[in-house]
Amino acid sequence: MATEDRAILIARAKLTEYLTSNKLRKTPERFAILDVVFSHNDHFDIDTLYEEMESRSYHVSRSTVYNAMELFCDCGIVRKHQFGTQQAQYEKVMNSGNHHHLICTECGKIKEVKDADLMRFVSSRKYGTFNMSYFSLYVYGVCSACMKKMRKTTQNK
Amino acid sequence: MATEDRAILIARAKLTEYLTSNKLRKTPERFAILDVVFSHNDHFDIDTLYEEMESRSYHVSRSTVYNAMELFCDCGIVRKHQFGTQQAQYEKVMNSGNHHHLICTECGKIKEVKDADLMRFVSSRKYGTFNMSYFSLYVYGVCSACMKKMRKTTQNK
DNA sequence: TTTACTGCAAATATTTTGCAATATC
DNA sequence: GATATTGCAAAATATTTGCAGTAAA
Repeated sequence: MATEDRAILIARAKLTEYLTSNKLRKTPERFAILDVVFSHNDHFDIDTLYEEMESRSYHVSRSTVYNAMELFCDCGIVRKHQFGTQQAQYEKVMNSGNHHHLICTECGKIKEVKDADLMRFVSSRKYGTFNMSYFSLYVYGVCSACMKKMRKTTQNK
Repeated sequence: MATEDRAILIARAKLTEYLTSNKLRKTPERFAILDVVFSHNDHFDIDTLYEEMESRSYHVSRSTVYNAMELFCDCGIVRKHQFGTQQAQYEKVMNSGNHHHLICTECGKIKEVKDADLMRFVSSRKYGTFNMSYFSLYVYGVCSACMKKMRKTTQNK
């Protein structure tokens, strides 16, 4: 079985478990939204998700999408980011568990990088009585494409 | 001279330098807002800043505050964070340069911690051709106060 | 049968934008 | 004098909320 197929099965099980143990309801909307979430391998926002549901002719309201995403965050299936744009970005935890974000301050593009050493280093840190569960590292700087452009601009002055 | 006094002087110089070299204007509003920014040792949002200006009887429009904060971010005096709440949070770079954020997923409280080793570790990382300038580490988990509450709740069941 | 959930519309919150008046350079 | 900046109001954007109807348990 492919890794992606397995991932969505695990996610569905996790959601079911969470809903049951919290006496919440297993609505078809929640599982339909979860499927669309798992069709993404990178970041996405609420509106993209909403549009994708529409294009699949599975109508849900925006409120329901917001509701579902909060739920998914609560049960650890999804992680929420606010990089700097106004709207929140989400991603499956599957990915976010082992990568970090490079954010170009010139063009705003976000690239994911894996860094197992850093992962291990940060995970082993202890901050007093704080009970760490996960972390997000945002690295800001200038991507190579923008560096090139900046060099050109400087030359032309 | 106290460290705080020195900090604002450096910031003013930095701003002046930036404005001059980019042919922008040294308006009194910008320097007045900068002063209020430096009266904070922790995070603050646009509206807090705006209200503080009002209470000092120095009226500026919200647009001007937004404008100034973007400017301060551009010249590296201030750093912008979007922790999860809707409104952006800002802080002087003076502080953010050497601390990280512990965010409690239960009560939302944010605590700052210094970790020089981690600082050094991350700074030394190389990510391909990406030109790192700074980074933000957000550590999510449960603070000790919330851990206590959770234990109590479990017991009472 | 109970009540959590959905969908819709309206409300709220935050930030951005257009533009005339003003002030810096 | 040229034009960047300000202030104000309006617009745009993103998210939350209230509530009646629906459906999961």
